[in-house]
Amino acid sequence: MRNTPLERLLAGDVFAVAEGLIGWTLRSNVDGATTAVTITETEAYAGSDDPASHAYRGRTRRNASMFGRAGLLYVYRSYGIHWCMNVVVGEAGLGHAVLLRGGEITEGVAVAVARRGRHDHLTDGPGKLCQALGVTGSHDGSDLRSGPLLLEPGPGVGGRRIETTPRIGISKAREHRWRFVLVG
DNA sequence: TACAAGATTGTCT
DNA sequence: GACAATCTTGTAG
Repeated sequence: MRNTPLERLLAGDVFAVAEGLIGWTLRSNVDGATTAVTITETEAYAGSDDPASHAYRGRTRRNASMFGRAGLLYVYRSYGIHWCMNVVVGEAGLGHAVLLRGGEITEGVAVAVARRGRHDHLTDGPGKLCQALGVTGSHDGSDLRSGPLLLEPGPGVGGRRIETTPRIGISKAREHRWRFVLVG
């Protein structure tokens, strides 16, 4: 395994990765267009230890890539309408993953606007983030080292504070403060 | 085989 | 603030 910044990040547990991903750049090369965001909001999902995780009840066809090796992308359909993406973390078979909930778009704004069909609220939610970057189920299981989606060291948190809060939009295990947000 | 719930979003009141 | 759109999974009969 190469000793790249990404490999070093992925060597941590799911919580360390969720917090560490804040300030990273997610670059997307889809349909000949390039878009990139700085990640500002993530949530940790701890596999079989986490009742709110898709992996809690074991492997299914939908969440199969969640049990792959660290650095893969897990994309699932939410409410039958939207796509949400996760970064798979930890050893293969563990089912740990970090949900990417939001970001600040830094490249390809025009492309994102066209995909979203509006000029505001481009990437301030997990479903919106996927739509703006052109991520769909066809990217499920792809490798974040080789694309079409790439994870790169970004501008960092720039002195801003990372806040930990309870996770959003779930009904189970809400007592855990496993959501990480860049304040400011 | 049928049905309810879900890691969401956009629109309407 | 409430609700519809729409698909996958888990549970019940």
